[in-house]
Amino acid sequence: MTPSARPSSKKDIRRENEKLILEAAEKVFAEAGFGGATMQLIADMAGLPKANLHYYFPTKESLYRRVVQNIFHDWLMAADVFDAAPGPVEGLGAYIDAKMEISRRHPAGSKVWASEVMHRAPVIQDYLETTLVEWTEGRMAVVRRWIDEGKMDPIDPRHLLYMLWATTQHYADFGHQIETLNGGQPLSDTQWEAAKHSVKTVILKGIGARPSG
Amino acid sequence: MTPSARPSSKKDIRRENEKLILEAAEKVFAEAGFGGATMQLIADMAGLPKANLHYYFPTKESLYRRVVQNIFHDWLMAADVFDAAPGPVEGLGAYIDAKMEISRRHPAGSKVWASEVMHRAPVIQDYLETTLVEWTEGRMAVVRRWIDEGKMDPIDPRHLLYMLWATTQHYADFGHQIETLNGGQPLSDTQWEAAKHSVKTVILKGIGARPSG
DNA sequence: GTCTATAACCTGATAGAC
DNA sequence: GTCTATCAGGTTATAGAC
Repeated sequence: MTPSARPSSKKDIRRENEKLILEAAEKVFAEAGFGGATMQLIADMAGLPKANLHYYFPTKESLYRRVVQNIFHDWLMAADVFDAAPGPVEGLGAYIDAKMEISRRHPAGSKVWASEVMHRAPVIQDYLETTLVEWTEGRMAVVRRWIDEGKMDPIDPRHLLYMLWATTQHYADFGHQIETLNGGQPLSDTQWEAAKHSVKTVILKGIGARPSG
Repeated sequence: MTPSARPSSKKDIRRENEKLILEAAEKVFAEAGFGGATMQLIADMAGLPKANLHYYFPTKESLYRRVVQNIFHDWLMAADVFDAAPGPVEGLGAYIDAKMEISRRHPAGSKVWASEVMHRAPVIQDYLETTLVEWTEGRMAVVRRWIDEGKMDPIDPRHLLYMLWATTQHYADFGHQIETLNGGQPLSDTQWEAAKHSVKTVILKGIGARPSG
């Protein structure tokens, strides 16, 4: 009865099932919103009985909280490209690429975040007030440094960040509208490249980014 | 018993109550989402008994449909500034101003729209496929004309429109996040002007808009 | 047109056998 | 750790008196 080397230990089962549930929950919360999502729907998509969800996550809200926390973590990871860069062309260019890629690969996560914020962040307000505030101030300092060094125009760093978030996340959050305006077809590889190129072109030129070196 | 000249005729009562209900519904749907909103909550906010809502709008969905239709109508109105303009500086500048003003004055409407689209437009998909497609193609033609006339750089008109929508609506849809990052305070008049200025500066320079005349 | 009472339904959560 | 059965609470919608 002791767990053998290979097959699933109890910890493995827990890890596996939690992953199944969290992936299903992200999709369902994104498509239906917190209110519209039902534990039954999530259970069906995860291929587990509804009661099992309550075994791993005591309440619907605790499950939702974990989903949003995971998304928030992914968002912050995408910002590492920002710091090491010598200037805005490299730093903002890479940041836009990274955020566009997240919008493409994980649109559900972006939607859950958007929905949470639109409803006045009932679950993750503390994260907004601590982690996000700190992160934002750190990046604003980087932008100000670039401005001081003459590497870009004196654009308000705060509103520049908002433009970056807005333009990149729009491709996830409003993906359905974009798809409809694309004749009902998802964007092709070429069209995604064109989107990235357009965003980078307009923003980098718009802030007067001067290539360093 | 016939309606006198001044006081409320039955039609006036209907108009008045429908307005009360629709205003309350817009706020509640924006804050709670379709699933999270309850007819009781809307009724309380409108100051009417719940049963009266069902008298004016047979179902929750029919009420929601009217709310979204009204918002969509407002959106299209904001675009009139686009056509008559001699070039992108005037046309896009005025469009950005108009959309930013809507985000400021009617954030709830913008949120309901965003939520509807994020959930794959279950109610207004037909509008997306007809009216929005036509409107978008019309504006793209205007942008292409400006490009042909050498009034701006050859930016993909489609992605330019997405950037305009994304940046302006972000101030409504993510208003709570922006407020949190502003020390918990709503943007002041001055800050709103700075926001408009930043968006216009970056985008108009970013597309290489050349003042006409 | 208004409003109370209630019907019909669904959801989150739990108990308890396996 | 799994799963069936079920409870308790809340929701949309309607019936029917006023």
